[in-house]
Amino acid sequence: MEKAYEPRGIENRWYETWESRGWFKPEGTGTPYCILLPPPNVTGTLHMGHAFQQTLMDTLSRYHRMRGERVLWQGGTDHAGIATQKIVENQLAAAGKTRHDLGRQKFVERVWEWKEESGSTITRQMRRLGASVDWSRERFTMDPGLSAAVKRVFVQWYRDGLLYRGKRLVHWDPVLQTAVSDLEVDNEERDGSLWLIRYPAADGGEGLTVATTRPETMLGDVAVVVHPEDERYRKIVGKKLKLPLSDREIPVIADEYVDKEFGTGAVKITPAHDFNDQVLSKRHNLPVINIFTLDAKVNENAPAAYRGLDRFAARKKVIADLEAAGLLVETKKHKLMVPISQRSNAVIEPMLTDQWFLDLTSDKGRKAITEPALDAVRSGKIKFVPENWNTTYIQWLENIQDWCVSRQLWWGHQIPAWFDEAGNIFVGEDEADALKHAKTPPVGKLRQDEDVLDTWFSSALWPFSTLGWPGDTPERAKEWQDFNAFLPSSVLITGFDIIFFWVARMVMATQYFTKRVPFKEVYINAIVRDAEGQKMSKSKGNTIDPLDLIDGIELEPLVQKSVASLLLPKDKEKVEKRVRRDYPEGIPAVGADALRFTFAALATHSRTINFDLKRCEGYRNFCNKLWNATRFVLMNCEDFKPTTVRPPLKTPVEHWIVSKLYDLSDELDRHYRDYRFDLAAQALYEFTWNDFCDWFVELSKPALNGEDQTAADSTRHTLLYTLAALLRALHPIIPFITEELWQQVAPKLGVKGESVSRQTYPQSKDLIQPDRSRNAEVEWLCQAVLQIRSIRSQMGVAPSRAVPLLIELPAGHKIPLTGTEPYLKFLARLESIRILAPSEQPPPSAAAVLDQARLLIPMAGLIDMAAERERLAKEIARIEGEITRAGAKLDKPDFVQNAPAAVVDKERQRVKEFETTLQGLREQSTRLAAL
RNA sequence: GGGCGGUUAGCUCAGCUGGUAGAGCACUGCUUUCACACGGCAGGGGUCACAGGUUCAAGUCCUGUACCGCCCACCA
Repeated sequence: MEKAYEPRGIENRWYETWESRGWFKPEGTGTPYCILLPPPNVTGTLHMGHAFQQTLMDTLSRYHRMRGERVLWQGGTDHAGIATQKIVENQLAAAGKTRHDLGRQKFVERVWEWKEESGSTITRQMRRLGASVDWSRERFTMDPGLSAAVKRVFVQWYRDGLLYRGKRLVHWDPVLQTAVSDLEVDNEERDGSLWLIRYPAADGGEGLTVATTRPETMLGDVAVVVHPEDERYRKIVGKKLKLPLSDREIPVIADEYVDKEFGTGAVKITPAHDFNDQVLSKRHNLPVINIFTLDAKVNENAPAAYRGLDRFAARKKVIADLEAAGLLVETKKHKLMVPISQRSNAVIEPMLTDQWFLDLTSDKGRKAITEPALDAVRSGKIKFVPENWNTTYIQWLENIQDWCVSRQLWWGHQIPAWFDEAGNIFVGEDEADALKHAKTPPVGKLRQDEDVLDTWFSSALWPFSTLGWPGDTPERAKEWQDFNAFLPSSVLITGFDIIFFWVARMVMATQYFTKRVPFKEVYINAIVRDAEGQKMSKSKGNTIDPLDLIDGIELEPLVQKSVASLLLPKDKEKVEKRVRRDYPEGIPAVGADALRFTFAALATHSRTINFDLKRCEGYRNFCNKLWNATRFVLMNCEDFKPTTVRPPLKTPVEHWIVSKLYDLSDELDRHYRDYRFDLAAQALYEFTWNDFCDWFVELSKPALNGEDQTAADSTRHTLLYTLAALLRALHPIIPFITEELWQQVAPKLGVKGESVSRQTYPQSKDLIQPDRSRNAEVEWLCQAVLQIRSIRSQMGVAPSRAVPLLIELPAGHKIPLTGTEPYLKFLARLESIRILAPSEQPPPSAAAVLDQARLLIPMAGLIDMAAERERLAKEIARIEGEITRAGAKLDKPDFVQNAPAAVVDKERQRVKEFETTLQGLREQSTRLAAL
């Protein structure tokens, strides 16, 4: 074995073995366990969020597989409508073309080409991470099977009266020229103005003044509304105003919607371009005047002077014209929230367009879809982890709007609806099916709806469409055989940002079509931030490519890479500076295992985790520690051939480590059940480093090198046994290194098997049942070692220098460990150990008190008397403090009366032990003082 | 405006059903003794944001305050 752990060499070879032998496929007859991979964008690349999330999923998959369950980790990719279409459009733009130059068919072909070209990038990266997805069942949301499911669902919902087409105000992205859902809009605070504009009365009177942040929309105004109890406007309600710049008259109406205190208390109403105004216009039966084209230019409904102007140019002209007309009363600075399209950063324009909606708000829609989705969580059929996400989910559903599912894109599932020349709608899985269900024959030729479905429409079906639903074609029937086993899936691991986009919609669709919940638990993982808690973003230069952590990268290539992926050239300098500051040496190759262990260790139930390279390096060191511990064990077992897997356990130390292992396995079970990856990782870390390496390996050395061959062999045996179990316990988190090491350890122990991944996970029922009767002896030994080391260190005794130890015991007492000498001598670096005869006077010594025993290191030129006095005094003061505190507690009658007897006893016991120690220390102090 | 988090050692975080604070990193000293210097040993460092309350006992439960953060909805 190499002296140092080198991840590069070992990681590549194992993944291929695992995958090619089909070990990621569901196997056996155990309890089904299923995890759905949130399908990443097909053309995407792996980022830290993916890597984190997938590490947790993989850890769970491997853990449950090793427990003998029938595990399916269902993987695949999403066609990601807008995102993917945009990438290809950008490619075209670089060649000076638009998608319209190609035409729909050619363009979609082009997107498919890009999908084929780049679609395997992320799945390849997932393999580097070790993700044990069953790739033989990989799905893509535009696969024939999944597309068939999409059609089936659309048609069914339509025929059940839940999908409708309507001309409604939607969030319109004028750049991408598509509707987007309310979830795809961010509100951004921007500096703007509040313009106060006078609308004269139609009869020539003064009229009134309205306040608006969007003066250009006045071209589409249909009324001005004031509060019914607003004294200022009482007289003018019901009268007409002359709408400036347009040759129209509009009424003044009253509605309680208006806030009297804001602005002028008079609001202009533009129902075609404002959600609130639309509600009002409906309430008051006002007309609707759309004044914008789909690319947000003023259309022919507006006065000729403004036609063709972009909405922002129109704003300028409107303001200028108002000013010229003397109607602009005032311009105030005003902060306002501007709706921004997440996809294009364009300002969203509310626009009246024909779209498809899923009914979630009528009595029918509520009953059929929304209420069951609420009930699934309220009743506990679906549990969020951490559970406070229940509230988020429930509140969103309680205030949900109908879902606009149509998008004016080319890439995606084209809507299975046809229009005849009279505008009648025919819905079906294909044209023939649509006609078959038609109530009236079509007028003229049929034309399929050009729009596609929101990406999340197909994602919503993921839990059952990937399992072959509806299973009514030969291929699908074959896929569907696992439907019963794997739906509902066991757990969904995903980010909070897609609870609404995806989680809720999966619950809706899955329950509607399968009468089952899609998953039993939803673990909401934290968001990965940088070490300083900043959100990772390319323009800040604080992103890390998980692959760069696995493989390492030099500074210069890292700088190049960070700068190359920037969208805005102006960020270049800033990003370069930051990268050079954060990674002056580049990024060291820590390997996939260390990265995974880091993610597991960071996975607390908090909302964000800060990824720190330092921490990652720490876990790389941990892997190295494990590597070298294994080297030690193997080096010491070269000629050892056990005949059984289980060791005979000859020494107390062996019993001790086996009992620690047993406890560890229980603890791990609990942590995995609770999704406490951090605590599982910590327990494993502590066992490996502290219990196994620092104590057991060290304590094994005297036995291995001792005379007693039985004890030596037993120790070898226990080293192998414990290590093999530890490797199994670690495997779900760090699969590569554990596989590499297990391959060498298992044969030594006589364990058969091709892979650690196919061994059982250490569970207490399968482990050696611990005999704890002698653990106290080992604890005593460890305490003695610690005490002596502390004296040595504080007294400045050179580590290389062996010192004698004298043990002073009250008459009739013994050291609570048989055959202690070799251990103590080795671990505390002692030259000799002697127990003083009952009446023997010890020489001047530095001392520690351990139970009844006094551990004495004779001074004789080694130790400075003054320093020892000081050390003793400090220790005495500390223990006196403890006794005072505990004593005060015990003196309170309330405590003794009210606290449980066990707590009181424990406190008394503590005081007793402190007093024994204190007495010993004081005596020792007196002795020194007398010298 | 509604909702949800957070505030514990210099930094990042654990601390389960209340019993008197822990880890990693960083820091200090010693140490290249034959698994590992990606190491070993020893150490320093916290009135657990603040104020009340419940209790024999409160980082731990309750109420309130302050600050930080996130989500949703928003006044034209």
